[in-house]
Formats: sequence, C-alpha cells, structure tokens
Amino acid sequence: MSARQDRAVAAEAPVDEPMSKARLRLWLRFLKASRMIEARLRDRLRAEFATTLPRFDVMAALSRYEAGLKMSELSGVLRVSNGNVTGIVDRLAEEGHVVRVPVPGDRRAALVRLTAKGRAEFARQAAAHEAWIDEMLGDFGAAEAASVIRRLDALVAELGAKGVS
Amino acid sequence: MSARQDRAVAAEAPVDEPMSKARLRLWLRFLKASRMIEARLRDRLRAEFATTLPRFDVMAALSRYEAGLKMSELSGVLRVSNGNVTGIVDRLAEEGHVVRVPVPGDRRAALVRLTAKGRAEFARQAAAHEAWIDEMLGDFGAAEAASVIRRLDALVAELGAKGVS
DNA sequence: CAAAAATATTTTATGCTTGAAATAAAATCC
DNA sequence: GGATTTTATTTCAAGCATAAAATATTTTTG
Repeated sequence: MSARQDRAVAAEAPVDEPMSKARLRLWLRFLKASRMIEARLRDRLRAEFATTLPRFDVMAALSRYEAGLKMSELSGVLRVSNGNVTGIVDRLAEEGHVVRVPVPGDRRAALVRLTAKGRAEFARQAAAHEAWIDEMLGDFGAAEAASVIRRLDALVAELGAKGVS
Repeated sequence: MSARQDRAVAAEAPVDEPMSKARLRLWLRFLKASRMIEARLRDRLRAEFATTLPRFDVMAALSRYEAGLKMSELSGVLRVSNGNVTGIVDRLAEEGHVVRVPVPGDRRAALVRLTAKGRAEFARQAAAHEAWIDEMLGDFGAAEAASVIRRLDALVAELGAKGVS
C-alpha cells in the first residue's frame, strides 16, 4: 500500500518520517483531547451553573486562600494578565460571589475574598466538576493515572526549564 | 480548578483518596502542560510572524484543501462557530493571505482559499511551528510518542462516544 | 524632604469565542 | 408557481484574554 495519507485521520507513521513529525502528531492529539474536555466543562458549567470556566478558576483559587488574595496575587496564581482578572472579579462581585476588601495600610491594593454565598456556590460547582472529570477520564485506573501524572510533571518541569512559563 | 490552578508542587496521592481525586489531578496536569505549550506557540507566532494561533489554524486547514473550503466546512473542520470563522477570515483576507471566491451556482456560499502569498507564508510558519513543538516535546522518543498517541486516540474516541464533540 | 522609581490596579484597544438573531439564497412541497 | 423550510453566512451582544498606557499610591534615594 503506497497510499499517502496525510489527512487529519489517524495514519500510521511513515517509516522514514522525521521525529519532529511524530512529535507534531503527538501535540495535535494532545491538544484535541484537551480541547474536547475543556469544551465539555464549559458547556456544563454554563448549562448547570450559569457560569464560565474563568469564573470557576477564580473561585477555585480563592477557595484555597481563606484570607483572600490581592488582585496581583490572583493573576499570578492563575497566570493571566492583571487586566483580565479585573473584569472577572467585577462580574463575580456583581453576582455576590466575591468581595473586594481594602488592605489596611495600602490604599492601592484590595483583597478579593469569597463571600459565604460564593463559598457555598463553589462547593456545589467543584463537586460537579470533579464528577464530570471522573466520568470523562473513567478509563484511567489508579496506576495509569499516577504514571501519566508523573510523566506530565516531568514535561511541565522540562518546559519550565526551557523558558516556557 | 480546571485552568490555571497551579498548586505548584506535586503532592503524593493520599492513600485512601477516592479515584475521582486522582483523575482530577491528572486533568489539572494535563491542562497545565497543554496551556504552557499553547502559550509558547502563541508568543512565538506573535513575535516571529505577527500572527495568532487561530489564524494559523485556519491557514493550516486551508493548506490541506487546495480547492478551498466553504465557510461552513471551515468551521466544521476547526470545530468552532460560524461567526468566529467570519472574523478570522476577514482579517486573513485583509492581510492578503486568503481570498473568498464565489461558488458558481450558489450565491449564498463562498470558497475560502489560500493565496500564493498565504501559501508561502504558511509554509514558513508551519516549519517554525514544527520545530518549536519538536523542541518542547524533545523528551519524547519515537516509541513513547507512538504509545501516547495511541492512548490519546483511545481517549478521544471514548470522549466522542460519551457525547463530547 | 522632594524627585524619582517601583508597585497595585484599572482602562483601553484589539482580537478570539460563543450562541442567538438576522439576511439571503436555495430547495422542497402543496 | 408561490409559500415554506432549509442551508450558508453574517451580525450582534457578551465575555474572556492580552499588551500597553494611564492612575494612584507607596517606597526609595539623592
């Protein structure tokens, strides 16, 4: 079979293909899986909780810091731009899920904290989120999950060392 | 926690932890790696080619279809909304990288095709893109890449079967 | 202390993304 | 053949994301 099939559909790797092509295919699969999962999370958050992944992410970060986070700390933890967080926190504040409280002694800064309502709402969302992931990744058993996590940790470390922040 | 949550340091799994927590950790690592790679691709496309990942994706799709694609086919291939593609194609057309050509016999539709300029530009971008991926995933050898690709294909199939499109 | 530098945050301009509504042009059906 | 439905695409409103500029407030420093 000399058919050259370079379509999007899975093909066997040509025997003499350069390694870079194999890695490119690996990346494309990786990205595809990641986007599928993310898309479903977005859909469900919207359908079941009328919220979004970015808002969920902000609440997740705040839920780990009882004392609250400054805007700049929040954008640091989430690794997104400052201006970005401003808008998301604005919306969460309108919904009553977070509050901005002044930092005594520094009138520039503000702490963002979950409200009681926000904390309760996030608990519900997080439980659902975990169940969705559990369903989607149900094929991964304990041993495989652990080994993939190790492999991904190594990759992330490697990427970090190569200057990808 | 999907996104950007980075509980920076890897924690050992508690012995009695429910499986869902292990899968959640797996997802968080997966997402983190994916976002790091994507962020670097975006940065480099911007710095070296003054373009974006969405534009690159559109050109990549068109480069596989010499004859061109209708707008709806394009959004189907890329799995994004119709309205989304309209704007990206508008910008690529302004840059002279693509053209909309009328479909004879159907005045509603238009074929989008790479121009000669667009084809040449994409060739340069694609070569650089492949090299960036090759560098970032350099730790993956042929055997490991192949096995991970198989695993991801299985995951994607499973997700598809579960209704994640 | 006053000028300069650094820090914390918001604003602005631009682009990506979606779902839903609007337009327009076939295709189908009575 | 004219009304209805379907198909192809764009427009719209809202939200997310970034980099760069603007504000405001501390901190440093000469």
